[in-house]
Parts: sequence; structure tokens; C-alpha cells
Amino acid sequence: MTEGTPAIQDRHVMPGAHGAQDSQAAQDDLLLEQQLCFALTVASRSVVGAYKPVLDRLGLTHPQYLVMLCLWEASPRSVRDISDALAQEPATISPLLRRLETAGFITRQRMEGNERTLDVRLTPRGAALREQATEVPGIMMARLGLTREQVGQLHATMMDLIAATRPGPDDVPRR
Amino acid sequence: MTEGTPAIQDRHVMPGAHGAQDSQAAQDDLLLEQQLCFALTVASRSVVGAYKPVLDRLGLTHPQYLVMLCLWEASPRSVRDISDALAQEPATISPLLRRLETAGFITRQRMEGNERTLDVRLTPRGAALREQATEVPGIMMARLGLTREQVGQLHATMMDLIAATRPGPDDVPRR
DNA sequence: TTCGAATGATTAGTGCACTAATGATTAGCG
DNA sequence: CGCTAATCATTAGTGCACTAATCATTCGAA
Repeated sequence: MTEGTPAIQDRHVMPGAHGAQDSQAAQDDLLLEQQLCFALTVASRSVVGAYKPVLDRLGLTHPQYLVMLCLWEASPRSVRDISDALAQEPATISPLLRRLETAGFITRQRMEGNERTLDVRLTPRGAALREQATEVPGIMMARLGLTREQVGQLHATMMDLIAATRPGPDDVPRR
Repeated sequence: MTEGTPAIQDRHVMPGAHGAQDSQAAQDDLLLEQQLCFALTVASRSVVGAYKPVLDRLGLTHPQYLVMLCLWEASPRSVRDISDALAQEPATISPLLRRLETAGFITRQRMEGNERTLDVRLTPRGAALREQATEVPGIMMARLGLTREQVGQLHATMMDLIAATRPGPDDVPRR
């Protein structure tokens, strides 16, 4: 075990709980249950952790990498714009941008014509970093042993799951 | 938009990048790339966020909920044992347990016979909380609109992904 | 048996993510 | 026109997660 995630411990035996019958499934749910949300958080941490050695060479954390991806697609963007694209709160993005500015990858200045919004912009150094970043996806696919198709499949599955977490229109109509 | 995750912004159009041919896929990788790790982190945050209103009623955060699941399976456990089961560092578990103790769900005392290890144990109140927790899985499956089979499928997919992040035996033999 | 190595837990320090509150600017309605 | 309401960003505060360092205890080998 080098870096990365501590190993998961197999534990598929349940001590008691063998007499019941009705609530058999419900009994096990507190185990089965642990699974989805638990496996999901572990998978997320594990995959992000696998990026670390690769992103270290770029001088980026994983959240910072996502912001840079965002800016490589469109350079002058507002905080709100970035936060929408990354599905995160502006309050999360704010200090992140401050650190990226300190690192010299972006500049932050008030937008002319609208002093409320911030003009987040790549520096030449930030734009140049994209060259090194182009190899990251390939490295990671190899690192995870996934084909492009598998990545696409997993991505689609995740998007479905994300969609499932959004409350339906009849759940929260108003009130 | 009530609680939960900020909406993800569709952005499947790429401005330029249409003349190239060799590096066409590699060009898009910085978008495609964003997808898996990004979708995974968003999915993780979204699902955990969906638990929040449910777990609020139990007075638990999601990580605390996972620890309690852990303890409902076996009550006197050490910090290391819990940290292995949850695939997290002891340093992460430690303050978490302190808060659970403050909340009155567990006790922490040095194990007799081995003063190094901590004896983490459910209080009656912590054990009783299990009753309320039994309904959580059902609520969440309904909330996400997933069948038990789908949950199992997703779980298996996540476990595969977790396994993929573990370095192969030839990657890190020793040294 | 004693002393160094290993083990178990905690603390310090950094960074991410959220909610709530604040401050500043702009928009828009009366 | 002026003032309220909305918008944009930041700060404060809490909690999670990690690495590295620390401290205590126990193990194990000379």
C-alpha cells in the first residue's frame, strides 16, 4: 500500500439476523444501504486520489484542475459562471480562485461595465499549462485500465444518477 | 432550486477545434476527461446531499452515518478497525468520533489490556438510533427512484472502479 | 531484560464544500 | 428619479479528508 486509499475490508457475513423473515430485506438494508452511497464516496475519493500524482506535476489540486478545464474552454468567465459549470457554490469557488491567482494561472479583476461581477481570466502561464494537461486524460485512462468507451459508459451512468438526485417537478412545485 | 446541488450546465458544443484530425480525440479529451472524474465527484456530492434532509432527522452527517452503520454491525471496535472498514485515515475518523461522543451516540475509552487502542462503543442511545435508521435506505431508494437491483448494479460498478484505482501488483512490487 | 521498532491514536496544518451573513453594485418598478 | 429588490462576490463558521508530526504503549529481538 503506497498512497491512495486504504483498502476496503470485506465483511459480507452478518452475525445474527437469521430468524426474521418479513423484514429480512429491511434488516440487510443497513448493510446493503451502506453500499451505494458508501461505494460512491469511496470511488470518488479513490479516483480523485489517483489523479493526485499526475496533477502534482502540474501544480494543481483536483478541484483546481476542474476550474482550469473550465477556463480552457472559455477564458474570461465570472465566478457565477464557473460555479454553475462545476455545480458548486460560489463560496467554494472563491478561495479556490484566490489560490489559482497566487499560483499565477489566472487573474481576477472586476469587470468593466459591471463592477459586481469578477473577470476571471487565464494568464499566459495558465493558458500554456493546457499543453501539459492534454496528456492527463490518457494517463488516467491507462492508469485506471479503462477504454474510452468504458469511460463514456461510466460517465453516462453518473449523469443518470445525478439526474436522479434532482427533485422531480412534482416534488417541489412551489410552497 | 431548493437545497441540493446547483444545476449542471449543458455545454456539449465545442467552439473551434474542427480542422485537426490526428489529435481530434486528444483535443476533446480535456472535455471528455472532465467528464468521468467530474461526473463522479458531482454524483457523490449530489447523492450525499440527497441524504442530508433524511439524516438531519437523526442528527447525523453522512460521514457520521457511515460510522454508525459500522458500529451497528459490531459494537466495540477500535479506531483502526473503523478506519479500515470505511477506507479512511484514522486522522479523519478521530475528530468524527469525538463529535459522535459529544452527541451521546458512542463512548470512547482506552481498551483494558491494551492501552494503545481505543474502545469505541455504542451508547444505548446510539444503539436505539438504529431503529430510526432502518427506514433510511428505503426512503433513499424511493427518493432516487432506484430499485434494489439498480442499487446493486451501481454498487458493483463502483466497486469495480475502486478496484481499478488500486495499483496492480506489478506496479508497486516493493522498493 | 532492555532498548529500538512498530503500532494506535491524536494534533497541526492545508484545502475543499457547504450554509448563512455581509457588502457592494446594478436593475427595475413606482 | 429614487429606492427597494435582486444579483454578484466574499467572509465567517462548521465539518470532512488528507499528510506529516507527535506521543504513548507494546512488541520483539539482541
